[in-house]
Amino acid sequence: MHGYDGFSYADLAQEVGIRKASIHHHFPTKASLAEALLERYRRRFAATLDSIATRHATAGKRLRAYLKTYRDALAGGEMVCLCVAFSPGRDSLSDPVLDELKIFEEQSIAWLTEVFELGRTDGSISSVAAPQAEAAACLALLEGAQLLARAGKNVSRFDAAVAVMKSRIQ
Amino acid sequence: MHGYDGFSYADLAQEVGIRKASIHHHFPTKASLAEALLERYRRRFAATLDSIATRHATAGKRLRAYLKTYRDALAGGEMVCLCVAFSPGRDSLSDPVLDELKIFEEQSIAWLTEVFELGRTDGSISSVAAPQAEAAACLALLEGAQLLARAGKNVSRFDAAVAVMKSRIQ
DNA sequence: GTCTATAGATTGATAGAC
DNA sequence: GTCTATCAATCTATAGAC
Repeated sequence: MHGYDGFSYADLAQEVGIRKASIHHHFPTKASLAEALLERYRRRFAATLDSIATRHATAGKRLRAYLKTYRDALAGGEMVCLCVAFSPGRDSLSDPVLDELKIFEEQSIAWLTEVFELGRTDGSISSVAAPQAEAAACLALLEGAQLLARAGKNVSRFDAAVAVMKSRIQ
Repeated sequence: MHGYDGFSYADLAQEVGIRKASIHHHFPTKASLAEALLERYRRRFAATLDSIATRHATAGKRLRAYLKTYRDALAGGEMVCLCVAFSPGRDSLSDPVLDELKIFEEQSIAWLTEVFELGRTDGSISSVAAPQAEAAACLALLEGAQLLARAGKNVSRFDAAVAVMKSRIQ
């Protein structure tokens, strides 16, 4: 997986099994394709967060499941959060795509803020500072950990970076 | 600043003020250009780390200076650590370039590990877990924070993500 | 909705004059 | 060491047949 500048209609056409022109029929421009991709990704991710909150009662279990989502998405260091993949090539991105990125981040931080607030209450996460600050730090940590794992082609780099956060879960 | 796939000889030529062919004379291939760029960056960064360690005696002050380096490099959300810029386009990178990325990360983690070890001793950083784990987490946090600031075109996102880490410095 | 064919621009890279 | 000129490949995108 490359960034926005790193994939083409030709790549995609070969992967999907149809011609380039057929993809253009569904997504006239590359910007519209990226926007649709990010929107779908964001919606699916929101559904995942909902599911985690439903299945797990304590903040610790929710956070653990959240960490696992990022770790599983790595798939051996090959894949990353679309947010990680697209952010560096930001200057090539259209405004709607940038908006999608922004919404994704805000959604993540809002969800994590609730988790850390709950963690403070139920005591399932140790030494919680300001929940919103913890949320922003947690998102940055995970995206950075994916970046490290990907550059080093090694999932263990992700685990190393996340270990401290994990150890705070009771 | 784009990633590896996001800049061309043409872009560079216009910025530097000479023709594409002249750049090819100095750097025959794009891979050799990227390698030279990353190597210079890594060496300069190593010098910066040395300088920080020389100028500041306590771990807290060293960590604070380290955070400031990443924040200053953002320059309003426009620039990022080359490691952040290049990692997503990893599949386009040559082995020597990947090696440079790896060395950079190891260098950073080694330096940060010493800082957190010192912080445990001199008490200038609060609640230090295993120093190597703290180091990996700190590097991931900063790279992720740069990513967030860049996607949102807003340095305040970097500050928000780093706030908790900063508050641990006495 | 998918295809062939093609347009116009840009990519990394090379040849050879000065 | 820089230049003009050019290469083949690839890029996003479009036109039009089926």
